[in-house]
Amino acid sequence: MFDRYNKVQQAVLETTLELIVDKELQAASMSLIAKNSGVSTGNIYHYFSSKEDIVNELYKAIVLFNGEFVTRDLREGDSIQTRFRLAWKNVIALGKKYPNGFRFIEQYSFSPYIYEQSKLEAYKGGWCGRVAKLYGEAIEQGLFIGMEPRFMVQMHYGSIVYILKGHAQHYMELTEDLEDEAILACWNSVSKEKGWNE
Amino acid sequence: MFDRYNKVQQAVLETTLELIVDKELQAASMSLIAKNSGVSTGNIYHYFSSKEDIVNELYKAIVLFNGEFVTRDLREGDSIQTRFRLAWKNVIALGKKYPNGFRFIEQYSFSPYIYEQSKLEAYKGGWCGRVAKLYGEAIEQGLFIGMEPRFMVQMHYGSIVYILKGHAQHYMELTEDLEDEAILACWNSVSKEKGWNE
DNA sequence: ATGATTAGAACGATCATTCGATCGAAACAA
DNA sequence: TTGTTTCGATCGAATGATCGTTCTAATCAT
Repeated sequence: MFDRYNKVQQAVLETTLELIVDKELQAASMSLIAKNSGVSTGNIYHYFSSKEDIVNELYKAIVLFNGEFVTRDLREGDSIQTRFRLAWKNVIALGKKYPNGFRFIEQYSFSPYIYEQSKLEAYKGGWCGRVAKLYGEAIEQGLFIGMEPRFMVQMHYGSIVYILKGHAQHYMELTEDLEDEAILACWNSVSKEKGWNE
Repeated sequence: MFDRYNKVQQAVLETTLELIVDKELQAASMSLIAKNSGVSTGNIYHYFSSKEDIVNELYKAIVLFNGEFVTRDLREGDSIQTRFRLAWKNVIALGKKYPNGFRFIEQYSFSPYIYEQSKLEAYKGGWCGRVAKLYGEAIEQGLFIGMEPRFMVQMHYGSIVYILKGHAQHYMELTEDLEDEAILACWNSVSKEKGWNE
């Protein structure tokens, strides 16, 4: 997940992510990060300029990773429906496979702790824009109703995030069938005709 | 919002909410809460046993308030569609009118800082269960597809939360027309027939 | 031997919490 | 009425712990 960093940085970032996600930001103290990562506090400051710097680096790295993960197998040649299903399947797979990174972005994408510049970099590398473009195509082809693509993506992302949250909190099971149903529901919410009719 | 508390407690709760929402939990230090609320630290501990206690009281109070707000005007006699629209309209109105309380619940409903007992009390007084029952009726009447009501509510709540988030961050406008479109999209995502056909 | 890397003690600041001292209004005594 | 007692409400300084960060010395690789 943090391939582009050296081993010390990786250890620090992984530890910080773990601490923040299953405690709180405040619980991720430098001394705890140092102890759990096996890197001394002094050395941490050799690779990061501050605690804020660690958290922001974490943010950028995860957004980049997530963006790559979600859109990695979207081919221009495939139909809109195929790409639609694949994209949201990937979002769900991401949330299940990398719950810590997912929850972190979930929690901190609106936080003042993250610099505006980090968010800007995130926006460029993120996947929302690319998926919104797909929605635009769907409107052009008369598959979707005339709603702002960004708005639809936001709605659908919210749906997926919340069923993932429910899953993570063990409020509800999340089988493959349910995933498919959820994605179909998203499609139907903005499609002109109901169902997958290809 | 905190009617059932005395004046000192109200001042503390309001100040804490404000600090947590527009900074972070860590930024809401006792000394800051004391300064901004006009209540001395010593006196705060006369009414609350700890900082955790304040935050948990805050959580319970807001959940109760939100539950009341969302379901206040749902009448058994009204049609399913009417109640459906009204409920989600209320959720949106809540998010717009009380953004701090809304964001607080959003951020901390999955946090380990909130005791399990607080979450349990919240669950009983919350509105999700009541709306899920409405969905159950819709299934019985053949209006909705046979999907777990809690699952549908979770999805739709996610949609609404995210367009509210987008609105709050000024990523997107949120006009009354758009609200109606979003609610209709939620309906269509799980309905057997498209559109409001009453 | 030199320069980068690592360690952990030390620093001042700030944290949540405690504590002893006042304040103020009611209760009672004269 | 007036003076005294009482007790919860309120305050803010003090406490020890812990915070993020810095510093100096030791270690490592070359």
